[in-house]
Amino acid sequence: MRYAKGHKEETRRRILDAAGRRFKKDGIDGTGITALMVDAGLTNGAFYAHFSSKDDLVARAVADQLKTQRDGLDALPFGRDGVEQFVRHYLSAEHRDNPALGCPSAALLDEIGRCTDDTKQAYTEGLAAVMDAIGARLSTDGSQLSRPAMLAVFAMMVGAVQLSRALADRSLAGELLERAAADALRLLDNTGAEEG
Amino acid sequence: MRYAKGHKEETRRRILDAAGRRFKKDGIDGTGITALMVDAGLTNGAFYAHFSSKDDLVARAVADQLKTQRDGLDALPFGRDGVEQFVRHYLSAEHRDNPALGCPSAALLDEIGRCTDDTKQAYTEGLAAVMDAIGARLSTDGSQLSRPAMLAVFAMMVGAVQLSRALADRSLAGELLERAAADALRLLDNTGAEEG
DNA sequence: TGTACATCAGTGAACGCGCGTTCACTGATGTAC
DNA sequence: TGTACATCAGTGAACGCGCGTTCACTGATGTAC
Repeated sequence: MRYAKGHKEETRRRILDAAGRRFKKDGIDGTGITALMVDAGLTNGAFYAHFSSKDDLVARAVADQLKTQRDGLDALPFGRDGVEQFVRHYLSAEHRDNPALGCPSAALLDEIGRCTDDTKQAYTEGLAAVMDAIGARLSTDGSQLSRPAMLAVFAMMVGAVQLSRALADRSLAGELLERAAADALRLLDNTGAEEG
Repeated sequence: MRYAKGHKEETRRRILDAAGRRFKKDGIDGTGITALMVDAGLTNGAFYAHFSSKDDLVARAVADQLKTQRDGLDALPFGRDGVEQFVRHYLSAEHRDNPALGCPSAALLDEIGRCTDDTKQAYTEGLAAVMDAIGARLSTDGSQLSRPAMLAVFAMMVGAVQLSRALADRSLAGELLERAAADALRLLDNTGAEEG
């Protein structure tokens, strides 16, 4: 073989990484195959040896982004403190200002709602794993939130980051992030006690 | 003149309406000028007599959509009941299933974050008017929320509708909407008393 | 009253460009005999 | 050991298509004289 064993898998990985970054920065519709392949250090033609279509890539990239987000949660301590750390970083100015490196939901959620069923399915499964990892951290402190309850808090976080990126008023955007962090933590604390 | 007085203004209105619907249904990047002009009953060439570019249209359409949303609030009674009515309709299955007729933030927020400064400015001003109209309804019942506090609640509503559209699991999506409505109302009620 | 010209919203073909996708080809390596 | 052939990741030009935008033109009306 011309290439080392595992070479093709590494290339696929580079394409997925490049796609994740580009999609989150420029949107799915705003990203072309050629640009993304150049990012990955290849030419456009190689794309179809790795994915059957752009739609196929979108579904895989969404799944991959959520897996990366889920795996990142492993670094957090268990208990409420770990979750608070996640919430505060999520609702930070750094996250707002670096969509390419941030949460795929914050960058792409309304576009995902317009994607193929395969992509929505990948999103649903990937997000469930993220929610489970957060839920596991909360439960060691006695909190136990239903999945819809956790999704509602996550919805606030996603919406707040999107809003903070869309608002031309930077200081209002900053105040919103602070306020959303406080409200999110309040919902996580109160809800667990009341309704599990 | 070949056309009645006000004819051009009516045409512009039809283009703005068609753009609003198309953008919310297919996304901004996903909508072409030709398709949108056909919706408005015209041919592509007429577009540039009304708007200087697609970017120009985007900014005007975003402003127009938010103005429509704001004006719709006039139909609501003043007081907490009016706001609850708004929240429950916003977080309904109908709204989830009809993006073309729904809230521009829910349909387009992450895309707006990637638009020109003119569009972000139009969004910021338009949303402020919507928040003011809701705030006015709350304040007649003694609640008084800061703008960031209202935006945080609105962020949850926007995020919840986006999530409900992206989730392949319809029943989970429905539970999320219910839960988000309960949490939104709770935040509106509690927050007013505590921190105004 | 009749003719010549100005106005202007809208038409529809065309512009160059980038899109997603296809395909004949390259060239380094492994295998067969 | 040497030669012929198979493999296959990646190249890069080309496909048809729709994009945003431009522009010469149409044709109904209003105005000037």
